[in-house]
Amino acid sequence: MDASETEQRILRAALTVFERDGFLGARMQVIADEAGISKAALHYHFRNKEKLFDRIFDDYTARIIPLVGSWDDGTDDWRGQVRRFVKELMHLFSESSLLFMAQELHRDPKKLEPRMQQRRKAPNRFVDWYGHLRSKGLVRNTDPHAVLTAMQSLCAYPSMNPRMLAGAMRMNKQEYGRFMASYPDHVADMLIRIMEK
Amino acid sequence: MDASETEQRILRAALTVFERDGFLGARMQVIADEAGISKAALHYHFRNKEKLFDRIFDDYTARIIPLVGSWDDGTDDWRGQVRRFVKELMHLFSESSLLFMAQELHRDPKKLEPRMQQRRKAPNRFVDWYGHLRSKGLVRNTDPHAVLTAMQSLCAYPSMNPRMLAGAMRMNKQEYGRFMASYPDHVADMLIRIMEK
DNA sequence: AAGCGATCTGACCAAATGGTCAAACCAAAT
DNA sequence: ATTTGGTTTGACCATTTGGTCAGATCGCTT
Repeated sequence: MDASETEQRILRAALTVFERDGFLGARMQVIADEAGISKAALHYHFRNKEKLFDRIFDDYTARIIPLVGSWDDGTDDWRGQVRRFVKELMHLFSESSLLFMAQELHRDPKKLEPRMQQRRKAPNRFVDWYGHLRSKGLVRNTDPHAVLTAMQSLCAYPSMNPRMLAGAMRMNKQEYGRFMASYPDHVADMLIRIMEK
Repeated sequence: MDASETEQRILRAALTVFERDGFLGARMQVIADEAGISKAALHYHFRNKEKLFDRIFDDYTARIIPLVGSWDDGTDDWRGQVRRFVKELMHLFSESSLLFMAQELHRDPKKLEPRMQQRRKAPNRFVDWYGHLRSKGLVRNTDPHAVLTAMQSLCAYPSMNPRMLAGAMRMNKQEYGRFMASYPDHVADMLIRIMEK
């Protein structure tokens, strides 16, 4: 079998299992089964569990990073940008939520924070962008960090904790799915209300 | 040693460890160490890991349930109620976040959903409350489920994923702590903006 | 077809894990 | 002082786990 194809199957399987069981709970045998190969073959491609997890972690962040930096100062249509951003981010989260990353970041911060701190020095695109809009008098004069936090919360949480949310709203899985289909529009509207003067 | 005191120490220790490592990752020996007793004594008080986890889970939900139902139709001061609710809920989450519950609900929905479905039949207090306000013309005419989802997201997420959030905002732990001290007020303000006409 | 390097596998191992148990400990009642 | 009941412990066990290894298999070149 082609090596890179096998790797892809492993990565898909590993994402599923890490997402469900976390790093400590994930079993190499389960990942191997899910990928349809032997445990030994799994260790051939990824020397150990940690290396495999790191790869999953990096691949995932690599998908998010370009998105969270995509704020354009060149246009005054900030509402359009908010709508686009929310739509894309929530689509990403609907495929694979942040849950396992949050869990692992909480369990072993030291291992993963170096990976995040590379970016510590770079400026935060959203904060700069908001400052720009504010200086042009387009948006409300408030702390952009609060807006950023709200944006991430609104986009990330529903996919991180769908069961509790569905339970709180007395929805079954189907009803919740239907609700979530229209929810990104709500989120964008709410964020616009939060930002506008 | 008093039995009930030992139990309390176990429960405190178990919450810490389950929160950090999840159900699968938690080690009975670690919980015993954290509680300052032997592993055998731990098993004497809680027959097995599942029974212990269930107790933690139930104790935690028992603290949340009364809060999320505390919406009072008797007054027109809905802004005050939002402020109080956000403050209390975020204080609870700052002590112990929803992360491990979300993780476990995701990993093994069948085990825990019966526990939640007891309440499936009861009406959702917030939705009713919002309908009341709407009929009195006090709040905006929008889907209360979206408002409820936003409220839970805004309150729960920052305590569930503080590291990533702090990283995104280029804050260290101290700066993030200071930010989070004032953030509940921001959340209340934003929710009020979302709800008002 | 013969050789070769990459890929895969079953069998295996040392360490860790949840859980058990007989024996020890301890405070209160007799 | 002795008994009694609840509580605690170290030693122990069966099973599971991440990881290794020698050899099999596959695909490609010569």
